Amino acid sequence: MMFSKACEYGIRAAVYIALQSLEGRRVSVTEIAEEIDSPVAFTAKILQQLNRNKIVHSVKGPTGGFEIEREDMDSVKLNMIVKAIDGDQIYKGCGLGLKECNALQPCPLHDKFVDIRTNLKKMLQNTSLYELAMGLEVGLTYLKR
Amino acid sequence: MMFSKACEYGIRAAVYIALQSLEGRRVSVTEIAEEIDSPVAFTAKILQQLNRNKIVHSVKGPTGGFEIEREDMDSVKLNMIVKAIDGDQIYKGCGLGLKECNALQPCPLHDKFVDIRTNLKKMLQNTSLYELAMGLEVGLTYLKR
DNA sequence: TTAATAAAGGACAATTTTATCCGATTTATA
DNA sequence: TATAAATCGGATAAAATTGTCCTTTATTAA
Ligand code: FES
Ligand code: FES
Repeated sequence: MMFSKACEYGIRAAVYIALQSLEGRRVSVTEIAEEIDSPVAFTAKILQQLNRNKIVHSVKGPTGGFEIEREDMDSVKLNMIVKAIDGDQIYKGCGLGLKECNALQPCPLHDKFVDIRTNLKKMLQNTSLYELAMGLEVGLTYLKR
Repeated sequence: MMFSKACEYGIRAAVYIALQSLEGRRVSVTEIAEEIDSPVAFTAKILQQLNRNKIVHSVKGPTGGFEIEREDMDSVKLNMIVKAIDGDQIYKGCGLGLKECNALQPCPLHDKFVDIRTNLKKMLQNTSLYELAMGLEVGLTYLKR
């Protein structure tokens, strides 16, 4: 609804990698896809994007896999992942589909829409991977059902 | 981003029809598509859905077209249009793509996501077509650029 | 009653998003 | 050094969304 499927997988994958990195484990795409219940090859593509954007770190070869440095778990916020995968339509897009959102020639929904989008933006900017991984670790939240 | 293209066209079309109905004018798909800058045939399909859902009223034949009764402009809220076109994923969907949003087995983003979605929901439930049409009439807002 | 006008609806086409497959590359270890 | 394990990256396929075309149906007005 709000994010593309690719973006949803990307966030779930990043949170899972963060959680495992906290335990000092590097994880493979196969394991990630298994644990977040996503298509393996598609997930691999998304992880490539996240790697290029320095959101996760990948290591090739045996004992390789994906990991996230402890300090990156704090500095990487959700908005970076969304931006890396879905681009900045979430920032620039008009709620009613006009070419771009523009306060000088606003669509009828502009004011109310901007209001909500601002909240969403703030939430994404303030939510770190670490924060999300913690809920998982404590067993309060789930990445699949 | 938030709504499908079909939904965006649907809302724009409904607002335009409302505005014209206020002037006592019935409008054709051709005119609507022209005025909201949307593909004609696709817009026609969407208007059929809105008609079936009693959100707009259609009349066939010469002098026919689409219209919205004055009282419906007040009672029809945006959430009805969104529901008619995009279904209720906006209500039931999980932000991270789990089968459904479920507070008993929440995804890591659940609390923050529900918060924002609730605001969106309220906004859609409280916004009437009349309200949106007024901004247009006064010349403060635009349906195309 | 006929001609013209407008929406309804079905079939089809194009585009975008989601998903798969497979060979190339990197790297640890036996 | 050979082998195997893992990501990378390109090509392709499937599915969903967006968009078009054309025939049918209803209705008005001459
Ligand atoms: S112009 Fe439509 S949301 Fe800003
Ligand atoms: S479970 Fe994910 S948003 Fe509620």
